[in-house]
Amino acid sequence: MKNALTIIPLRVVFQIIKYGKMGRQTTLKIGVHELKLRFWLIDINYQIINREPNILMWGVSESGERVLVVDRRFRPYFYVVPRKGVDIEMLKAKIMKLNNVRSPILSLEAVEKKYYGKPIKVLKLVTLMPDQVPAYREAIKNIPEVEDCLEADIRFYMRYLIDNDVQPSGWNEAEVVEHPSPLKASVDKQYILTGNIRRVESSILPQLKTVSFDIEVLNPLGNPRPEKDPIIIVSVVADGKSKVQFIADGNDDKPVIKSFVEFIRKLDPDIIAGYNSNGFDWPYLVSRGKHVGIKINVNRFGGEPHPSVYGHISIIGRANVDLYDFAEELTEVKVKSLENVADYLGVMEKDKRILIDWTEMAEYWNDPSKRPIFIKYAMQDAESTQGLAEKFIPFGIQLSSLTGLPLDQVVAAAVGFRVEWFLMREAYKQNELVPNRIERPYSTYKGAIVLEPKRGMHENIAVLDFTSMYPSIMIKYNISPDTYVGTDENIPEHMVWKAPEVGHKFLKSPPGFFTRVLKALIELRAKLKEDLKRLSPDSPEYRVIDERQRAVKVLTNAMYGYLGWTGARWYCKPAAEAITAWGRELITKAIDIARGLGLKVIYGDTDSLFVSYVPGKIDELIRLVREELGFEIKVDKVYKRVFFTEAKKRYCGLLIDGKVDIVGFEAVRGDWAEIAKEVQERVVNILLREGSVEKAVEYVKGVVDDVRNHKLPLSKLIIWKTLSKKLSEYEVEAPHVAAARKIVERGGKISAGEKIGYVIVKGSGKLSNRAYPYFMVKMEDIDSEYYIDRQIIPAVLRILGYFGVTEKTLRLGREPSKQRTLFDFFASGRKK
DNA sequence: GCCTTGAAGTTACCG
DNA sequence: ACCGGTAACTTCAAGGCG
Repeated sequence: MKNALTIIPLRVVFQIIKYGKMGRQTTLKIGVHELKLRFWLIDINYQIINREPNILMWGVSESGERVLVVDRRFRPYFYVVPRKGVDIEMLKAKIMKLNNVRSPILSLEAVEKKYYGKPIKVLKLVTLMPDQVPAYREAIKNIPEVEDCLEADIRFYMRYLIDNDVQPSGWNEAEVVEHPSPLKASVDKQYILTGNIRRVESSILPQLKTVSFDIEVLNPLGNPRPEKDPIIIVSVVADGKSKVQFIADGNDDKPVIKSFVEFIRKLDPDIIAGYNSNGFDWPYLVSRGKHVGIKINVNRFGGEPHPSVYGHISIIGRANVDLYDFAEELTEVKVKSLENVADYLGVMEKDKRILIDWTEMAEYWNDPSKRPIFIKYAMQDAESTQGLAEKFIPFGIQLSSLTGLPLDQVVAAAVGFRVEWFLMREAYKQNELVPNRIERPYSTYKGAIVLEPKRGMHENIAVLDFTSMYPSIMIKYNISPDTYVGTDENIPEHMVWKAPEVGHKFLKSPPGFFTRVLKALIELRAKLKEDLKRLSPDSPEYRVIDERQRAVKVLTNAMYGYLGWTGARWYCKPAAEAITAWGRELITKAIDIARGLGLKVIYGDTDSLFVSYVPGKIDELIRLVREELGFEIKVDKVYKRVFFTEAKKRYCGLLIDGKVDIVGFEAVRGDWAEIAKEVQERVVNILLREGSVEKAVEYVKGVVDDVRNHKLPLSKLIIWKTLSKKLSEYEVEAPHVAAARKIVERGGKISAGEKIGYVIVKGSGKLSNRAYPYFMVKMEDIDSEYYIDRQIIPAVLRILGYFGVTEKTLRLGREPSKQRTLFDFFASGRKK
C-alpha cells in the first residue's frame, strides 16, 4: 500500500511551452497528460523565468518523492479604493494612463469587496511583475480621486497561498503535468500546474528528512571572527539517528566546511534544525565560507542561505528551523542555553552530559588528551538539538498550516504576525479587504483588576477562573473593529452593546469579523478535542491533532492582545479597551455573588478568584455566574494551604494533590542568584508541608554559613539578567550593564537580547562597580555578605517575615520567643 | 560635602 | 514587534542639614 501510485493520469491537456531567448520566443502546443498530484508543502518562493513570475512550491509527494510544483499563471495585484463619490470608470481611465509596455497593467477591474464589513467597490489592478506592485501603489495613491491602496504590501508567494487556499506544512492536491523544461533543482520530479490546486485535510505527516546540526568555533574571546576563527567541528544528526561529525585537522577548517556542505547536498533534507542557527551558525558558516572560498550552497537551487523576514535565514526548498525561537516561549527555563532547555524537556540530562564552557574550549581543543571529550560534547549538542526538534517541530508544523505561514517563517514570526496572517487568510475567504499596516504612536489603556490579597496563611482555598474570559467577552458583545460604533455615529441604543466605564459601542448584529473568526476557532478546537477522544494517545495522529488544538488555543488567546497592538493592521483600541472593561465588570460581579453566598474572597487577578473551598457554595457560585452573568467559570485548583504576603501577583500554596506552587516570588524569577531561589523554595516547602518555622530558620542559617565559607559552587551565585538594548542606549549603569561593559572591554562581543551572568565581588561603592561577568571571577573574590544580605535574606524574609523572623535571627542567632508556629497564623478557620 | 529620599530606569513576572 | 498590572531592585539627582 505504501507504494501505491499517487499520480493519477486525468486527461490530456494542451500545454503551451515557450522557449528560446528573450524576444525570440517560439510557442509550441503539445498534448500532455495531466495528473493529480498530492504533495506536502515545505517551502515556497518565486522566481522570474522567461520574464514571468513563477511560483515555486517545494514539497514531498505521497509516495515520498521530493517535488517542485511550478505555477506560471499567477499574477500580482492590489486594490485601489476610490474616494467617496468618485466615478469608478473615470478613475479607471485615469489609472490606465499610467499603463506602459515596461510595466504593463494586465487588468484593471471594478470588484465588489467589503471593508470593515461594509460593501465597497474597488479597482483590482493586476500587474506582471511583483515589484511593479509597490511602484504602481506609489504612483496611484497620490491621485486625488484615490482614497487608498490596499493589500499592496503582501508578498507575492503569500498572496498565492492565500488566494488559492494552499496550506504550507500540509497536503495539497494539484492538477499538473510534468515540467517540460525542468529547472536545475535538487528534487526528484518537477511539475507545472495546469489546473486547480487546493488544500487537503489530513492528520498524517509525510516522512520528512530532518537534519539537526551544531557548529563549534574556536574563539578565544567569546567573539568569533569569521576572518580568523575556524569552524573546528560540525556535528550532525541525520534522520533522528545517524550521527556524523566533521572535524578539523588542526585549525584548517576548509575540509570541514566543504564536507558539511556536500553532506547536506547529498542527504538533501527537508528540514534543517539548529539552535540559534539564525543568529549564529548559518551567518557564521556563510561568512567563514566566503573567507576561505567555499560557497555554502545548500539550498535546493544550489544557492546559499540568505537572510529573510522575521530575522530568519531562508534556505530555498527546505525549512530552516531555529529551535531557539521555540525555547524563547518556554518561560520556565530562565537561561535558555541548549543544555538547559534539553534538560528541562527531558531530552538530555544536564548532569549526565559533557559540558564545556566557551571559555574552556580552546584548552580542550588544543590538548590532545582532552580533545575527544570536546568532540563528544559537540556531538551531544547536535543530539540535544535533534531531541528539541522532535519536541518542537510538530507544533510548529501545526502553527504553520493554521496560519498559512511557511514553517521556517512561522517559527521566527512574533505572535502578532502569526495572528495577522491567520486573519488575512480569513479575510480573503470572507471577501474582506485587509487594512494597511500604519505607523501609530504607542498608546495605553486600562487593563484588568488585581485584588489586594488577604495577607497570611489560608486553608482550603479554591481557585476559580473564567474559561477564556476575553474571547468569550469578544463573542458575547460582538467586539470587532468592524462592529465598533464611533462616537459620531447615530445608532439607536437598543442596537448596540455598550461597554461599562469606557462607553464604547458595538453593533449587536451582524456578527463582526473577529466574532466570526473566534467562533470558528473555538468550534475547531472543540472538534479537535472530540477527535482526540476517538484516538489512541500513542498514535501519530493523536500527536498531530493534539498539537493542532494547542496551536488553535494559542491563536485564540492572542486575539485580544492583537487588537491592542499599535502595529496591528486591525488595531482597534476601543475594542481592546472595551474587552478589559467588560472583564473588570465581570470579575467584580462574580466577587459580589461569591460574597453574597458567604464565601470569603482571598485574592483574584484578571479572571481568577481565590475563595474558601465550600463545595456546595462553589457549585452555587458557578451556577449563578452562568445564569446571571452568562459566562462559564470553573474550579481550576484547590489549595490545602495558600500563603500571601501583602504583595499582589505573588503567592505560594500546597495543592490537594501534594504539589507546591510558587507564583511570582523570587524562586520563579530568573534574575536572582540560584542560591537565593533554592533557599526560598526550600523554606516554602518546609513551611507549607511541615508547618515548622524553626526548621526553616535552621535551614537558612546553615546555608548562610555555607555562603560565608564559600562552601558552594560559584554557579549558584550568578545573577542572570537580559541586556535588553545596546550598551550605548542605557541611561543608568545597572549592574548587568556594567558587567556587560567589562566583557566588551575584554574583547568579547555582547549584543542586545543576550543574558548577562554576573557576580558581585568584594569592594566598596556602587554595586555596578562590583558586578563582574562570572567567568572573570574566582570564589575568593566573592562578596558573600552581598549574597546573604541582598539575595538570600530578602528572598527568605519575604515569606518568613510574616512569622516574626527577623534579619538578625537569620544572620546572628535565634530569638525563640518571637517565633511562632505556622498554626498560630491561620488567618481563617481556627478562631471560632 | 554628606546623608536621606523619592523618582526614574530597568527587568521579569502574572493572567 | 500581542496587552496592561505589578513588585522589586539599583541608580541618580534633588533637597535638607550643617
